Amino acid sequence: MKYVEKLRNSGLRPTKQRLQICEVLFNTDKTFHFTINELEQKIKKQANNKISLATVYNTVHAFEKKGYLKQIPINSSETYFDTNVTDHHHFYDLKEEKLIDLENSDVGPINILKKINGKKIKSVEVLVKLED
Amino acid sequence: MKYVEKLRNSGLRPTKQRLQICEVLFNTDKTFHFTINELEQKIKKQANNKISLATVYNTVHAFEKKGYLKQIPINSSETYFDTNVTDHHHFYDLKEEKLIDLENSDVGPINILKKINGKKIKSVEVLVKLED
DNA sequence: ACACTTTTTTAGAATCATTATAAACTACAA
DNA sequence: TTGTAGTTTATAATGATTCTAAAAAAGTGT
Ligand SMILES: [Mn+2]
Ligand SMILES: [Mn+2]
Ligand SMILES: [Zn+2]
Ligand SMILES: [Zn+2]
Repeated sequence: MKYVEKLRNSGLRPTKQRLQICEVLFNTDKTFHFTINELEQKIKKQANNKISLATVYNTVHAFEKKGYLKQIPINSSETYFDTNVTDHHHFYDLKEEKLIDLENSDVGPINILKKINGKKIKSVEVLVKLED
Repeated sequence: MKYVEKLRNSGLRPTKQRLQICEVLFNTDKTFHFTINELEQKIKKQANNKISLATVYNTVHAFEKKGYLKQIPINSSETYFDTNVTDHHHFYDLKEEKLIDLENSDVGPINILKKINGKKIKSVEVLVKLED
């Protein structure tokens, strides 16, 4: 398996469930956005077997902590995750409740002039809300 | 009362509870960020009487709909609101779990180059996460 | 003031995403 | 193989938010 090493190098045991989730999340050219429930559906369909919801949560959080996933700051009833962990921004279509990637080149450089004493900037994310 | 008109003009009856919440939210020079529970505490303290939690939720959502409050897109266990309804951005101090305003001049103009067919930009918000 | 309608408040219940629990299972190294 | 730490799982608990339906308050007309 191509993800065994990746997991081992992260200090995560390459379990059947984690490898399965890796397949669903990373075995594609395109990156995408998802909620836990969408991911659960995808697993059931694509892998044709069920992984406990608790494990899906655990794994997503583990991957997030390792930097393989990003959480997207948005106010929705469900939390959105992103397999695109590069610095980038988002459109949020309020009607469709869908996220769309904005490349850095679509936004241009953002220069934060204000400084807070003793704090470092960890990320700069732009959310562009869309309506009809 | 100074808020009676404001409420009437919005089609909201100026009830004791709404006026009280107006006092807490708007009777100050400084704008601020809050969660529903922080607001409830503030009411209990400042007005020395209790408003039902359901009413606090109802009122905050009514004020949001009328444009007197803004919801801040952030991933937190509680939803954050802002009495500053002008276009502006935020620092989010991950350690303290506190929001700090960024004026537009602290960020500079943001030009979204990508267009989505049939969709209009409703808002452009920058969230800058801070760590130690 | 009174009667009537509509809006609002309220306590408590329901919802639902997420997290905690703790027992069974598994990876892995000695 | 055996021991141990890590993982999975079903299920329960949590907690923010929303819903419900009855009581109270506000507005309107007389
Ligand atoms: Mn997380
Ligand atoms: Mn709202
Ligand atoms: Zn993205
Ligand atoms: Zn603000």
